[in-house]
Amino acid sequence: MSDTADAPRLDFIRTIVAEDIRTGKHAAPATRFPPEPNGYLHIGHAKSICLNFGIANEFKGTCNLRFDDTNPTKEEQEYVDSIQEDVRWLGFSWDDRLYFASDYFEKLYGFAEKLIEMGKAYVDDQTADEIRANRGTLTTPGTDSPFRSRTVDENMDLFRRMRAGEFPDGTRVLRAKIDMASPNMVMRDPTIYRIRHAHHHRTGDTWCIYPMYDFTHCLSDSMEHITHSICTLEFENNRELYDWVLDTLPVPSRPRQYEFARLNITYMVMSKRRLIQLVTEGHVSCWDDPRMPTLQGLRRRGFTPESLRLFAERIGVSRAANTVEIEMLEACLRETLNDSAPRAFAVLRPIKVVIRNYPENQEEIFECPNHPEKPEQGTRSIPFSHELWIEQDDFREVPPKGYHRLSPGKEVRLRHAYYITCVDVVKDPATGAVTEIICEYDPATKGGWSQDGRKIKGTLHWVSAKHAATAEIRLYDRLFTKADPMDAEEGKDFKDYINPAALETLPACPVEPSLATLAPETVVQFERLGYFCADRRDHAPGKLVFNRSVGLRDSWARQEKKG
RNA sequence: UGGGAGAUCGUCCAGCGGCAGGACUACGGACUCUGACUCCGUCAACCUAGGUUCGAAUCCUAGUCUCCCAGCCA
Repeated sequence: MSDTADAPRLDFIRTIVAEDIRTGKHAAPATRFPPEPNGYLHIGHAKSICLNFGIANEFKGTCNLRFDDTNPTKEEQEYVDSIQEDVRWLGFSWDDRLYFASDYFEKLYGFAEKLIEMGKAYVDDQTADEIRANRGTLTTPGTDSPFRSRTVDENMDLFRRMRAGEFPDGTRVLRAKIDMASPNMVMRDPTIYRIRHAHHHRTGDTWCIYPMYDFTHCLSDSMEHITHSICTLEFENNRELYDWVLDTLPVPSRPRQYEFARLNITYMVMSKRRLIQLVTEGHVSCWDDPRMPTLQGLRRRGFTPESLRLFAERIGVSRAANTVEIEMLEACLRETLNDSAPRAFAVLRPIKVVIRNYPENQEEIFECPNHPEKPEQGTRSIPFSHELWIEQDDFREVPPKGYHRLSPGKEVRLRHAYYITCVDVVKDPATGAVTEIICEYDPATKGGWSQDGRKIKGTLHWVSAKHAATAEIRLYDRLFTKADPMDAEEGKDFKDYINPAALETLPACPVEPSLATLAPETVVQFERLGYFCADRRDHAPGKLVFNRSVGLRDSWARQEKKG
């Protein structure tokens, strides 16, 4: 059957979902993306978003957006706003299924009382240190708390008084009564409620006790009738507790947890803690700095939602620890941008070209296609005149072998314009450096094409000096010089591998005048240079700022490097 | 010296008893008004050792290595 041959390969989670539908276990999958609103989303979250929402879309199910906001001291409204914006930007919709764990606090409290009634939870008066000490170690069992055998009534009374605010922070916790000798540390009477007299970004001061993740997440999943609760591998050990809670309590539905390996990318750091450090210590300007792996940083850099979705699809989903090469990400960006980005001319490092036989007062306009393969993208007008800017790289007084750009006596094409031949150079008498290239153009090659069909190997981009707009162009490179900055040498730390050349600013580059009206956040391809995104933050009337998203592949540069 | 999980080209992902395949990278070549794109091609892997089997990446046994867990974080 040809359609099985063409069917996309399913990752192990999609295979499980498909099987659950096939066997009738579920009519459709219900998933959720459950961020804690304590920071900005990054590309690792994008993998999870694409997985959860992707499964919902592909199998005609649903995916909820749920904020796991059970720790009031870390969470802020600002983050819930930015997270929503980012998920939408990535191209996914939760429709009306926006939930907050904090909306379940009352129900969660009820479940906790139920656990106490069942004799499966107790109030512990030990200090945090004592609890830690009594938990035992990886190889030795823990010892029971002296408060473990309190009566149901006593526990209930104490727990209610915890809620009533009678006790200060840290004096008591509610613990599930499971097994202090369990080989799984998570199961050694986990804390499920702690006292925190803190203001919560949504519930205000209504509560002074807050449920822990392990108690909250599974019950939230159940209440939302989630079928497949997908999380990362570090929660593997927590699954036993997830199941214990749901199997112990009378719950509305029985979700299952599945874990996948989180995303790592070479030359990037993903941990929230490290990203905070980069911002607060001033190594980058802010959370949306184009060097950051945050969705807002990537967006400002010119990454499109489409490119990130493609990336998520390409890297797949497995349970094996992985580090994807950054080249894979860049390839996805180039691939999507090559298709969509309009072309334009800009000169990063200009050198003047004077067309000797082109009248000084003459100018003409070329109508050039915005995209070489997509006539539907229309055209733009590019003015041509006596003096032009070209790229310094595109001229060599002494051309190396294989160089087919401009050099004395050599003819090249100015893209969309004319063939020109270098007839002379002007040098700075002091340094001997070439300051101006004198050329002659062939009027018979108007439009960049010759009737006699003579072969021209070099085609250059250019900008008319008289008509040029000026833009600030920022060249971005990878933030770190080491593929795995976290794997620091003795006595070093990841910040020692920050790439000082990750940002280079070119304050005044000539660009073609059509760019002056470009809308912020659009990405264009500067021909022969790469993809550049009109910055949405620093763009202002009369000011153009471009961030380089990613360069073009450059086989000449590679060849020259090899020698 | 505990428990859980994982090991397939340099990287990521498939293959689930029957020819180890795709993508990225690298390297060739063709094409080209972007040294881009596109197209074609090449290099390149089953952690180890035993066993079962006509046949093992796949099943069994024993190792090795890596990751996760001792928050009143998620």
